[in-house]
Amino acid sequence: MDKRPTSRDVARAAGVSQSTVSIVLAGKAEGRVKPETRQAVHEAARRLGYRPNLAARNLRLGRTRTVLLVVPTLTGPVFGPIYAGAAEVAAARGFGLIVHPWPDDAGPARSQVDTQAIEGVLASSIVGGVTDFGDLPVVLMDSDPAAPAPTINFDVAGGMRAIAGHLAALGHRRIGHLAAAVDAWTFRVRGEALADAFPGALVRRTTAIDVAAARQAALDLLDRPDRPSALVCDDDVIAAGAYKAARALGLDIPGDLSVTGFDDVLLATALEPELTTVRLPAEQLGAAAMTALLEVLDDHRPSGVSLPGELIARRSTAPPAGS
Amino acid sequence: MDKRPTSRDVARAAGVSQSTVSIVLAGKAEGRVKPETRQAVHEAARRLGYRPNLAARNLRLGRTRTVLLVVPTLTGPVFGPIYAGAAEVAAARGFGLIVHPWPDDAGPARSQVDTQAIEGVLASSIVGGVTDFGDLPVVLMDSDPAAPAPTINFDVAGGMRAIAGHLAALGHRRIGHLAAAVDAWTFRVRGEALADAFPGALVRRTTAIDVAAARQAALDLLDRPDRPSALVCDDDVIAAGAYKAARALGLDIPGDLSVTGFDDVLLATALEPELTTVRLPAEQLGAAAMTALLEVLDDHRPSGVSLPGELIARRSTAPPAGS
DNA sequence: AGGCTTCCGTCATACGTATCACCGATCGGT
DNA sequence: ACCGATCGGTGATACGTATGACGGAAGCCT
Repeated sequence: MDKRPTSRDVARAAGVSQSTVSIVLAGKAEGRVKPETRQAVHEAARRLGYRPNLAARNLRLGRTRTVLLVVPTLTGPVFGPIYAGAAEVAAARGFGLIVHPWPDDAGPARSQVDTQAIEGVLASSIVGGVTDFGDLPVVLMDSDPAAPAPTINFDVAGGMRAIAGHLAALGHRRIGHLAAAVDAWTFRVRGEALADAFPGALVRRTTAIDVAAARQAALDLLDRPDRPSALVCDDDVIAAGAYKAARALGLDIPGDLSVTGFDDVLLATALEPELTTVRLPAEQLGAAAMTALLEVLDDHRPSGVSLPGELIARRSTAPPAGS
Repeated sequence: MDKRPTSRDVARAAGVSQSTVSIVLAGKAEGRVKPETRQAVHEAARRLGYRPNLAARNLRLGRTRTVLLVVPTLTGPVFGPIYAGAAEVAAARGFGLIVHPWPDDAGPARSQVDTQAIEGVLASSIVGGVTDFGDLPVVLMDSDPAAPAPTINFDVAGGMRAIAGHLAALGHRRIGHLAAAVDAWTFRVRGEALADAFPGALVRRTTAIDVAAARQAALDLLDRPDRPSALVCDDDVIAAGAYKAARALGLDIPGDLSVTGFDDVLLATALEPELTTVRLPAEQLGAAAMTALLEVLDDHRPSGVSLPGELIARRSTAPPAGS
């Protein structure tokens, strides 16, 4: 690991001063440096394989042009597209984007945040309320809009209304709602959106977002004389649990029971029958959030955004048995 | 965004010199600074909310103590645990860990790599062969051991042998192998491990790792008079495709056909019946890889490692029909 | 008492970059 | 021919930190 060349080495090689190298490579040479000199600098830099030292640049400028994307865990189907959307917007503005998983304890990321290595934070699905990033600008994604920071959200309510409309159009009158065990805000919003179309929905909240817990909750909703003809699940994973419960009770999907999910993850098409669900524009979410954060960094105040999802009707929904 | 305090501000507040602050906060004050002075420095730093400037430190030290974890995409079930394992080892040695998705084009990450903001790279499942990280130390995970860098791998061959043994013990004699469309090395290793127990296995390679492609390939293997009694799939997602094919042909799992997966992702327990598969020690993989990388940074040469997986027998495998 | 340690800290400096303040030379205008 | 402006660069400096060289004061030994 030999030392990498500095701008001074480039300067020597090109026969100019270090200042000139800096100016030329920053693209600020317009009208201040002769074209042939510019050429010589570029040539020397290329020949030596010069790369600016980021630490020195950051120190000098007092800024890093880097944003941190905080996700609760790397393993989640939406984070890839969110990253892609955010990274594209960031790159277009000359910003870098770093990803950092932020588990509950909130420990590891502190070093990055505390040391001013970043200028802002994009936080996704932070339900635990760990939103203390010092005084750094923050934009929240998929979080309670009542939070003291701009929020960019999926239009969850709209998605639920789309599902409700779909089921109502098929003729369903009595439904069950398998709610995910997340924050109170999401729970309320989803419930209210559903209540508009189905005032008397049966509701069960799972103890966790996993198949086994969802199966148990679904059994509770289905194993009764007045069971609903459709089950609205807050999440595709929860829908998988509902499938298991239906099979255990000998109920056919969609013959005896319609089931809907949310998110349209891989699972949705792996299940049999394939799941009717709502696809969320994760990439747009990332892009919108990054745009908002850059606004904040420019001292503007961004407006909250809510991005509509798209109903994907598959084979897990059908008219109820009696119709 | 007011200016953050520097070590000089702390020094002024504590009535000492900046050097002393640096020494004390670095923990190198043993025997060189009076305990009460140390106390005063810590107190002042705490009161002012001092955080060292990472850029300045990196510039001064010429190193960043930061490692980059490169993943092909954020969305993948193993990357969370891999990160967790690597991060823990890194933290114990005072290193930071940054995650960077590295899509095929290899563009965005270059800035991080080129500017010496990192000291080494941990690359996971880089099948595309994009292993050009300049002259930075690299450790590869889940990659061809023939690569010109240390590799830390799952013991894929061992996992396949475990599956083969499981099926052989159940009495299966004729099996099919649904191979994933990945690199040639993986394809060969898996095939060979299987061939030891089942010399005449039927093999189909899917065109992509997705449910629809796997379903098609599985149909090809199953829709024949001499169809195998068990289907070994290189991946849980592929197994989901096999489930669909079996259902389309009216075959019961595991009555008419046993199916196995690989990876033990969420999908494995969401399917019905639950999938027999191999669980991989992703967290250990991350830890082992980070350990190896730190060895390289210390100018040692780490030995390649191969981590065994664990057979998880569930309901998708049973003795063949005729036995 | 004088010299040698040990203790407790300070001074000065360098890391590599970007930028502000200059400055010599050339050139156009009158 | 002289002045001001424009061109094409250079010199010096500061960002905040870590550290090697240095040094005053006090204690110990002979």
